Amino acid sequence: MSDAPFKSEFLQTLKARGHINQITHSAELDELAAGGPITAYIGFDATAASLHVGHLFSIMTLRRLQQTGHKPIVLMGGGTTKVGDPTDKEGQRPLLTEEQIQSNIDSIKEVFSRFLTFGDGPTDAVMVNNAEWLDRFGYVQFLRDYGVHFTVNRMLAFDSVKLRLEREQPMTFLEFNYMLMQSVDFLELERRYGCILQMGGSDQWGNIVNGVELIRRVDQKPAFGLTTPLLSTASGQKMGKTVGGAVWLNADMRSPYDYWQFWRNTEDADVGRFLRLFTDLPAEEIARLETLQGAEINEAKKVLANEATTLLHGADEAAKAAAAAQAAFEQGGLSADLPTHEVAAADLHAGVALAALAVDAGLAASKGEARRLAQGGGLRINDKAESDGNRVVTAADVVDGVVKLGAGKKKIVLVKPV
RNA sequence: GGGGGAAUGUCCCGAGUGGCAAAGGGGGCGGACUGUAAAUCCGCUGCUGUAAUGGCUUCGUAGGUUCGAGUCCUACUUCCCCCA
Repeated sequence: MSDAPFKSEFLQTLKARGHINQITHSAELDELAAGGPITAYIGFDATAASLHVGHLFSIMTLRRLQQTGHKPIVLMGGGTTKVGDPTDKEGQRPLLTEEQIQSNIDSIKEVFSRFLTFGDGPTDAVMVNNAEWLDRFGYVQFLRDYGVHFTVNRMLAFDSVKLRLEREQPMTFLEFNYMLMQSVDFLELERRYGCILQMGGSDQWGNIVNGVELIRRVDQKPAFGLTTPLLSTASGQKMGKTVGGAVWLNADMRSPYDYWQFWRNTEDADVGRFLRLFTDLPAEEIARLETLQGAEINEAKKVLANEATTLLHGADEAAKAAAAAQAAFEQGGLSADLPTHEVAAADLHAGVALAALAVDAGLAASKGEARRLAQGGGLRINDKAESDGNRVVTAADVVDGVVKLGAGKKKIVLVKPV
């Protein structure tokens, strides 16, 4: 990659916003992108019912692509998921059934329409499932058509394979084939849609390069790869790993309120970078926010939370989440938009043990944990710390129609008798 | 085909002599300090129950020896290494 400034708006934008790690044949790609719309894709495997914040980086990259006048393809890995990407994993993952994969794909789809415009126009996004072609290959046909273009010597040299071997962790033949399948995907998309660029995380470099080479070799056509940097927080944590595990994008798996909180809790050192990556705010505005110091940087975090939540869940949800947060954290008050947990009014009249209620409301995984939490001073009823997990919560604790339960400083649930 | 080794708290790594839910670390959670930040310090980290002694379930799977098994024996499963 040369240091010369890019000509195409697409690459300029990606570079300025911090999306680029490596590019193959960057000058040539730049030339093409400057000359007119190009088509590019990113693949998403359907290993879970929702994508998470880690995927957001890729989604935003496609968004920038479309914003700068090009055509994005979202490739759903209906076929590849059946095999499992060995990249950077320590061991083989359990294989998913076809039904699981399909149901995952169905539930993932929705999210993309928030970030991309789909349709039939020249720069409208399209979604394709690689099961369409991968499922159809016969074994021998696949080997003859594509197997000839890959040498094992070369495959063994790729990091994804090499690491496994070095760590003495087994890699099945099944997984070993993943790389070929991904390469064939690229070739197929090139033939069907004239797709010339595959993008992905830096861990996908090996897989991507293979596809690039396959196209150049088999079809003698230009093809390119671009990877995004590995995303981690300033303190070295993997991005998107928090309290309950992954930060899911689907609203039913992580509420807009929690999503807003996730961004609000960004580390100071990450705010500028995340604003560039995960919002559409103009560079000048971000530069201004970045100059904020000390406690003022919280304002920048709110902007980040608002923008990011608006992109995913819409402005209304973002505003509600912001209002709820303001009420809870800045005014110590209540807001109907805080997470709410309903209990039967009769139960509350009879009295419920605090520990049990906390578990019920999702603040602790077990009564023992809730009790320990209380003992450590982390459980609050109506903002008053309660160290006894066996303390009985009754109707007398209801204030303004709810009992406000808090675990730690950041988790609040309104328990509402119904 | 032969020989040797490994599997531990279901988040990960990892110690473990026949006799305490099992050292330690990471991670996570909570507290203090702050700004809903980072760093630091302190506490917690199988389930259940208690004022407390407890009860139950955990060391690859299934059996066995034993008053008692993560630890010993047998078979099985998976993986690694060496020889062929």
